[in-house]
Amino acid sequence: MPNYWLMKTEPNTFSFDDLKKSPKKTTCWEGVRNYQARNLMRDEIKKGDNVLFYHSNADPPAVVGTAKVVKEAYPDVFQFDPKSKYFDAKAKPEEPRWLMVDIRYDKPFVHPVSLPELREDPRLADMALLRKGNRLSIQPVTPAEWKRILKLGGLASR
DNA sequence: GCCAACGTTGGC
DNA sequence: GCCAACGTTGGC
Repeated sequence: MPNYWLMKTEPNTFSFDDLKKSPKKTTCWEGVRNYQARNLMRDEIKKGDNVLFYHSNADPPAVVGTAKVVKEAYPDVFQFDPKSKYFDAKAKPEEPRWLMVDIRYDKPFVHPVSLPELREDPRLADMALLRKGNRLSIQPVTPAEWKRILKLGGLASR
C-alpha cells in the first residue's frame, strides 16, 4: 500500500507550477536539512507514495495539488556543492548526511485547500500540519486525511 | 550531558 | 516585519 505525505515549499522558491513546468514534470526534492524529515525519506518514503503539495509562506498557505514519489532516497548532491545554499561542509561523498527523493506532478486541485479551511474541518483536527509550532517540511498524512483533503480540493479520491 | 545562544521556519 | 516555536551548536 502506498503511503501519504505532505511536502512544504515556499512558492517563491519552488511552486507547484514550477513542478508542472519541470522536465517530465519531475524534480528532485533537494534541500531538506532536518534529520527527522531525512529519516522519513530514508526509512519510509517509497516509490509510488502520494504527496500533498503544500505552499507555505503563501497568501494563503494552501495545499494546491498532488504529486507522486518516483524515486526513493538518494544522496542530495547539493550538500557537496560549495556554491549551493544547501552546502554542508561536514558532509562527505563517502558518507552523505542528506538525502532527497524525486517527485512528479500529479493533479492540481480544482480548489486549493487553504490553511484556514484545513483548520475548520473537524475531521482534520489531528493533522500534523495543524499542530502548533510544527515546522517539519515532510510529514505523514493518514489515509483518512488524504481522502478528505482531496475531496475538499475537488478531486475524487481513488 | 546540560543549556544558553543563535538561526530558521512560517503564520499572521 | 514581528515573533513564537523549534532545532542545532558549542562552551562548560
